[in-house]
Amino acid sequence: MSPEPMRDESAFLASYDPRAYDPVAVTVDVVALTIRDDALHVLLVRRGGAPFEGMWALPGGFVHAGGRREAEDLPDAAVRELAEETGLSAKGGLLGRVHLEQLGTYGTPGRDPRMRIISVAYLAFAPELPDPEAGGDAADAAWVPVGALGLTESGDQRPGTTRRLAFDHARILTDGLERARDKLEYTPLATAFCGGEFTIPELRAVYEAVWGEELHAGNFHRKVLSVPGFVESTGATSDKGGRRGGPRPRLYRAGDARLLHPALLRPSREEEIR
Amino acid sequence: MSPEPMRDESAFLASYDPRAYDPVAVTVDVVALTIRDDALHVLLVRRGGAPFEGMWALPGGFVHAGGRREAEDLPDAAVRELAEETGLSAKGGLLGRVHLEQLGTYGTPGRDPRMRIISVAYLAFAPELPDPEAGGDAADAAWVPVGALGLTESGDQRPGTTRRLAFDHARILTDGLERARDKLEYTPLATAFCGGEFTIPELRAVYEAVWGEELHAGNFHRKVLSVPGFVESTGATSDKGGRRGGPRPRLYRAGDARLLHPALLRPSREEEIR
DNA sequence: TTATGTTCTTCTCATATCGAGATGAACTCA
DNA sequence: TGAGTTCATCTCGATATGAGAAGAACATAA
Repeated sequence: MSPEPMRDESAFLASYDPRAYDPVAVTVDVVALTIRDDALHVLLVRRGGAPFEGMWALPGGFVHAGGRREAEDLPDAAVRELAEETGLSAKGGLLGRVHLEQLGTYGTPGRDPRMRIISVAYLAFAPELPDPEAGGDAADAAWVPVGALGLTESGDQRPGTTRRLAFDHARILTDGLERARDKLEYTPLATAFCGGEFTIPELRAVYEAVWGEELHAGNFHRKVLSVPGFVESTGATSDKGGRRGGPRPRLYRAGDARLLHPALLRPSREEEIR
Repeated sequence: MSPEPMRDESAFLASYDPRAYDPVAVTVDVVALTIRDDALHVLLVRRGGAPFEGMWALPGGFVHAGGRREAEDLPDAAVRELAEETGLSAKGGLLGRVHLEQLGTYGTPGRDPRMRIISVAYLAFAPELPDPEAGGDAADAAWVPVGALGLTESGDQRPGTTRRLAFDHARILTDGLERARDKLEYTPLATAFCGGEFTIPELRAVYEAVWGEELHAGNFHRKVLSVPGFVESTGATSDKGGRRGGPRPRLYRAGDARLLHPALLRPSREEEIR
């Protein structure tokens, strides 16, 4: 096909006999985040086999590439692994309302001791879900508070942290958390952490959990209502007041905006600028 | 290793005999952008072989995964392909000042008619570079104005466009352009399109080319100088005035900011919000 | 029941930022 | 030399933000 067929041997071989080319496998890993007890949690599974047996890892696995089974798209593989390893979809379409987006691809040689593995990471925002049930390769599965993982800015875990993460999953999770913090600023994705109806204080709790800092309640309230399409009123009022008193807050649902304009900038951003 | 070894056959096999698993290949594709004649250009190569022979494509190729040759990291593969197919690095480290970041991964079954191929796309911002020279698999290579490709918002090319793009490269390019437009808002990456020293009007030309709309010169000037760390003055002045008159503008270089605060929001964003 | 403290929601006010326009000086080109 | 263009700065009204205050509604404990 090419005028000089042997000029680029690798491409030539790959075109005709894929098995003769460098062996490589593709996996998906999912950073699934939710809010529990006003704290940000990530879904982790405990590995039942080598390598890194007994350590915790992001749910994930090999993509069905199309050899002996049907070829599946990358997002489908992410949802399937989430379901298989945690049993979260069997319980009546619980994964239907989760927001899923691609986070990035990690392929540094040596990141998996078995072979060259390219992992496509996905980021999921979920409202509060029940506890997962281990399945597939997982010996255990649980929602874990991200604060208990001792993550540093450089993508490592602080020494002494009990729950160690396998592979480069500390880096992937760190990148996912940074993405989540950014997206809350200029998209209405915080509503993906809430149910169908929510109150402004609940929405504020999401921002405070993800950003890890308290917000000015009055200004937050004004801001959310002033951004067009962020939330729309249901007209109803919550049937209970706050957990420690206060009037019954009003109920809202997600609006039709895809971008927040103007954005909801987080206060302590000065340090990250340089 | 696992208590019931045959429970997940795919993972089991992949651990021990990669060749027995679904055949899949990993490639990198690069969306390299630059400004020429006040217009945004993308680096394209014309395919010398099947499939899509004669059509234009993003520079890219297979990742050296580590079989018979040394395993390479994904960003290294992107730089290598950029060099091989366009000859841009041979000319004295021309690619040294290029900003490179991962754009996304494209792996929908059927996107390559030969086999299952997962492509990791990279986005590159480059100052004005010389014309490329075709090499490797490429029959030709050129900087092409993105306006001449007839891209639609949905990632297709308008009927009647002469330069057709191979594979799903129209979608990848569309995603790259959207990322570039976004990044110009809140990062100082526009300076990556300029040389070491530049003037405020030159920087404004970059924004106008990428965003495709004219900006208010006075407000842009005030804004750039008011954002801490965006640019720093060299003290010098350009030796020539504007192309059509006007005083000699002052010279600046990129500052040390990694984020623009406050951001430089583009004017016509209202339409994209919903 | 009453008292106390918490929370929701809406204000106010000073400050910061933004869009649009105007101005004068410096420069190119005819 | 004159006309037109551009750089750089300024003004002004409109809009957004941060910090604080206040009243009403509610939970909890005495």
